[in-house]
Amino acid sequence: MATDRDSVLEAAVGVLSRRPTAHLDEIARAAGISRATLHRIFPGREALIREVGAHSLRKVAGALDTAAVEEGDAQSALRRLVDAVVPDAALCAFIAGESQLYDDPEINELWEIQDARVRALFLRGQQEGVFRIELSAGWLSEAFFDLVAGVGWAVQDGRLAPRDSAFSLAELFLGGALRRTETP
Amino acid sequence: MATDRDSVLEAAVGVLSRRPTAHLDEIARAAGISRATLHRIFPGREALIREVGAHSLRKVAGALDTAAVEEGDAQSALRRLVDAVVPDAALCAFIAGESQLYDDPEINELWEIQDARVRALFLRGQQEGVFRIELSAGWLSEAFFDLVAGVGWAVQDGRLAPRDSAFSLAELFLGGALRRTETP
DNA sequence: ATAGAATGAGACACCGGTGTCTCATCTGAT
DNA sequence: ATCAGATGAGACACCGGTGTCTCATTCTAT
Repeated sequence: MATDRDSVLEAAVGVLSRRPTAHLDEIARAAGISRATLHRIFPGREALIREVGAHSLRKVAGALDTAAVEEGDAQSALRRLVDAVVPDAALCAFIAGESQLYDDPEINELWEIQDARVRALFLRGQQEGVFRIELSAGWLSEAFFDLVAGVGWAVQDGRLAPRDSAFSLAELFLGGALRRTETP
Repeated sequence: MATDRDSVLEAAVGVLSRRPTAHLDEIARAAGISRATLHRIFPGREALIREVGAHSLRKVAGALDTAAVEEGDAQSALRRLVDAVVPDAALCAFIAGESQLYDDPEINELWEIQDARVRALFLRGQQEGVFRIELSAGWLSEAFFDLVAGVGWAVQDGRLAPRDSAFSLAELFLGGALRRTETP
């Protein structure tokens, strides 16, 4: 049974990433607690959503830390980031699908920080000659998160095996869909 | 002023792709009509959402037809598909973000048909030796639509210039983020 | 075993959105 | 000019979700 905040938040992400309009009853049931207890932990729906967003962003920030994206060559850093972020792909799916969060300044700032770190990674990679310069760092960052969210949804719905997710994400994003006769 | 069904549907997509929980007032205002007229055209919110989904899927099907994805070599077919679908990227963003649509069997079937066509394209490309076989056709299809939706959001929010959208999408998806010393 | 705290189940009022109605106004055709 | 049809604005009841409360039950520490 999940009684502490973080466990409830994890359960809430699982439900909300699929259906952002899920009722509090459903979220409470998913967390294994009653609606009354859910209300005791979080003052209301708005607060819950906000905390779920903040919690998700903290975990994304943790993944960026774990991957040490600021260190080493850019390609290896991105591969580390993929491995670190894929287990929390559902969180990214939630953040991506939740536009109303962007009204909250605190959430917005947290997101901006993480996005800037990823953009910086791509910019560094472009300067190192690792990443293509025809595609803007902003677009690379956005597309990367789109694919991470896509992986989250696909795994949740059983369309992609968790075992394959990191490989599929990294290979498609880095190498593209086209087959190459020789690797650079 | 938008009085016919399709104009209203287009306006509704513009609002709903950003905020799926937008009120009918907002949708009506975006379409330039009153809430009363909106109700005269569509019996209710549920019917409106369903029609918006069907309308979006019809346009995606039209894009697949326009691109003639079943003809020619797979890479050219995909590039044609990108050009055809990018103008309606917002529609894909709406479909991607709307999970509750999947309860409707008619919508589900329509979607399944289009997804199957795209999967067949990737399968054909893999058999032709154009697309990589390490990535499943199902994942390629899913990732492609994820990126199309991402383009739709990015363009809507002004983070990506419409002029660059087709190029950015096709190049990243086909070629990946890595810079190559030689093209195949 | 017992007291205190925490939880679950249910009841209930409140609120915002929706669906429906009426009526005034506007448009277009004759 | 006149009439029929369509539209907009507003009012209003209904409904589902939310927020709050109470009370019985369960868990936990002493």
